[in-house]
Amino acid sequence: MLDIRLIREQTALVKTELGKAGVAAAEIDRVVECDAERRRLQRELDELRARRTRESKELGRMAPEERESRRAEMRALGDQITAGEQQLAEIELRFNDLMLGIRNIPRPYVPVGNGEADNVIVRSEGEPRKFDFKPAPHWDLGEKLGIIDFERGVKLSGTRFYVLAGLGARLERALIAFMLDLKTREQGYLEIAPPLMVNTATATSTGHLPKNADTMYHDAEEDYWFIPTAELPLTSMYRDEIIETGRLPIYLTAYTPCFRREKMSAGRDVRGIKRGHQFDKVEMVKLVRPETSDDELQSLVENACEICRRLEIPFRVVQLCTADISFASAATYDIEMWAPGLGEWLEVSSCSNCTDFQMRRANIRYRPQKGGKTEFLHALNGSGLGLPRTLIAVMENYQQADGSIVIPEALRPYMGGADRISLA
RNA sequence: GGAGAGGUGGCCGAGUGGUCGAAGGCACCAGAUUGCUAAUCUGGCGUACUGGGUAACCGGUACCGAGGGUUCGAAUCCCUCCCUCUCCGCCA
Repeated sequence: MLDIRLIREQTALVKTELGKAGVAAAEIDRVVECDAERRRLQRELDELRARRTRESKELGRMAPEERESRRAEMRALGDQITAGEQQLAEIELRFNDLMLGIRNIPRPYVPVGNGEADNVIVRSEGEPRKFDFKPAPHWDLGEKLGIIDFERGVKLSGTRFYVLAGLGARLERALIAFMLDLKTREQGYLEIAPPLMVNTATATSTGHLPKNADTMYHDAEEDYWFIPTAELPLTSMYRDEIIETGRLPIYLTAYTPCFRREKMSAGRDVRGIKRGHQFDKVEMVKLVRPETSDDELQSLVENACEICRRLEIPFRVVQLCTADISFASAATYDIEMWAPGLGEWLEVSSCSNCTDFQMRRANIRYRPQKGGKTEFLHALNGSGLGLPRTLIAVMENYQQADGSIVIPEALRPYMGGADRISLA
C-alpha cells in the first residue's frame, strides 16, 4: 500500500511515477476523490459523536423526570450517527479496495520501459561450456537416467506434475541443503520452517491478495491459501509488531514447496520441469531500515549470485524495467542461469526491494529514535534459488557425451558419495 | 470433537453501565540527587484518523480479540465468530 498522504499531497508526482509502470492517472484520481469524501464524512460524524458524548453525560446527571423528555431527542441523534457510520463504512470499504489495488512506485533508478524487451542486462559471469555434442534438454536426460518421471507425475496428479526419483530426488535435496547452509552459515540468515498454508491477512500483506487471488490455491472450507512462495509467511512473520531497533536488520530464509495455478501461463513451458503447479524453493527475506534498502537489494542479489558461482554455472543479472517489476516491488533484479539443453536463460531468482509497500499492509514498524515515532520498515525478498530451474541448469550444464551427469563439486558433500549420475 | 477459563496500552495487570483512554507495576524518555558499574525521587510516556498552527503544541473522534445487538450512554450487558490456556476424547 502507498501512503495516502503522499497520494493526497503530491498527486501529480504519484501519477507520473506510477505512469511509468502503466498505471492510469484516472485510478489515482478515484482514490483522491474517495479520500476527500471519506474525510468529509469522518469530520461530520466526529462532530455528531462529540455532541452525543457531551449531551449523554449531561443526561446522566439530570433528574429522572427531566431525563425522559430528552430521551427521544437523543435517540434521533443516535440514529443519525448510526446512519453516518454505515455510510462511512461503505466509503471506507471502497477506499481500502482502491488503496489495496494500487501498485508500488518504482525506484528512480529503475529503467523506464514497456515490457520484457526493455529490461537491462546488468552483468554476466561465467563462460558457457563448449560441448562437442548437441546438449540434450533436461527432460531427455532425466527420463533416460530414470531420475525424472513425467508420466507418473501426471498419473498421480495431472499435467504440470512430475516425480523425482533416486539420485534426482537426492540431487534436489542436496541443492536445498547446500543453499540453506550457505544462507545460514555464511550470509547471516535465520532458517525458518514456516506454515505452507496462510490466512487471508498474510496473503494480503505481501500484495498477493486481493489482486492475484486466482493465481493461488485456496481451501474454501478453512479459508487457507497455499503459499505461492515463502515470501508470504516470511514477510508476515512480524505482522502488527514493532521491531526492536537492535534486532535490525532481520534476514530470514526458508526452504518450502510453492503452489501456483499457472493460469496465466497456460500452454507455456508445458514440457519439462521448468514450470509446475508445485515446486520447491529456497527463499530469502530481509526486513531493514528504509535508508538501507537499496544497498540491501544489491547484497540480496549478491547472495543469490553466490549460489550460481559456487555451482559454477554461467549466469547473468537482469534489471527489470518499470513495466516488468511486480505489483509490490519498487525495484527488481532477476538472475538467470544458462541452460544449454533448452538453449535459454532460466530465471532462477527474482530479487525485489518492496520498500514500505508490504510493511504498511502488514503494519510492521520500528522506532528510528528511542521514544520517538514509529516508522514502517522496508521489506526485500528474493529466491535463493528456485529448485527445479537450478536442477535443470545443473543437469544440462554438467551433462556428458554418454548421457551421464557429473555432480558439481559444491554438491558432492551432500550427495552421499555420488559424484555422477549414470545410466543404471 | 466435548467441558471449563480467558483475550485490556511496548510488556504485566486492575477495572461489571456514565466522571475510563482506562488504576498500579515494568520498560522507556527528561530532570534532580546520591555516587560507583547501579539505586532513589520528580515529571513525561499508547496507536490511528482528523481539524488548527511554521513549529513545539492544542482540539475532536475511534480503538480494551473481531463483528453485530441492547442503551440517551458499553472495556463493562446480550449474540455470533476467532484465538490462547487447562482437562477429556480422537489421532499422524
